[in-house]
Amino acid sequence: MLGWPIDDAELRALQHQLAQRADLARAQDRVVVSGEMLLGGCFVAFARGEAGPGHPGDRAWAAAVTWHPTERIRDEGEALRGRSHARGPRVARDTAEQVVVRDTVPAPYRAGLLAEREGPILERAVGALATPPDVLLVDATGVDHPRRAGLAIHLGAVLGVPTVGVTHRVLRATQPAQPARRRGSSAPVVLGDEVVGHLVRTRDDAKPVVAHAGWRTDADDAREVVLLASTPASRTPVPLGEARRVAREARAIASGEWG
DNA sequence: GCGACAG
DNA sequence: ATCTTGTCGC
Repeated sequence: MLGWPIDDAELRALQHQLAQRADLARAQDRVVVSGEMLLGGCFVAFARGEAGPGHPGDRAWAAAVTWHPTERIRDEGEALRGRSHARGPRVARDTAEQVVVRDTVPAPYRAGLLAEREGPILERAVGALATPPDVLLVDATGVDHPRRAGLAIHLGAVLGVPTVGVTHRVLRATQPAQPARRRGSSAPVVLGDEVVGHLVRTRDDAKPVVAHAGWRTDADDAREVVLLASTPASRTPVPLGEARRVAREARAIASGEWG
């Protein structure tokens, strides 16, 4: 019953169920946010030239990375870097692990149905990690969705991994107020009568990002995780930015733009 | 009827 | 998401 329906009606029905399960999981198994946790990020890069909503069969590269906000991984990290990615995408110094998968996607993009396009390949990418993250950042909404179950919630439920959604703008929520100009400031994102996320200033004077409640996380957790995952130098949460870079480098290598 | 609409 | 030149700022 969990999975990635190709049929619109089936996905919509599943999303209604996921919304209920997510409420329960949020009430009973909320993640404990701390600076010690392993953070993950994932991203899908599509073949160049496939602009617009795309089509079934589009080629895509999905990357997943894990990253630790505080400790600098030394021995194991160095060994992992030197071993497995000699000619693949570059591995950033503080990255714990990174993987890439390549596949075609089954559907075009449509607002509210992003799971059809990106769900399966993202599950594969994150599933390829030897050690799953304590919290996974996803480029998608969570409760801010027509059926209160955006891809961040869906992916977390399928993987059994807590998630937080990160987007550039809201989907169905009321347009939030502008947070103060300093890193750490935020403004609530409201859908109906509930707070489903926060607009978060991750860098002084930079455009804020939207942090969405996801699987086993609420709006406040999302805000905290996004601040943990970003630095004064990176507006975009590091695991997401790294996953994006890795996926795009893999695409460049496969396309012969590398050498 | 018209506009909005994650990636 | 991807397509793309120039341009503003530290």
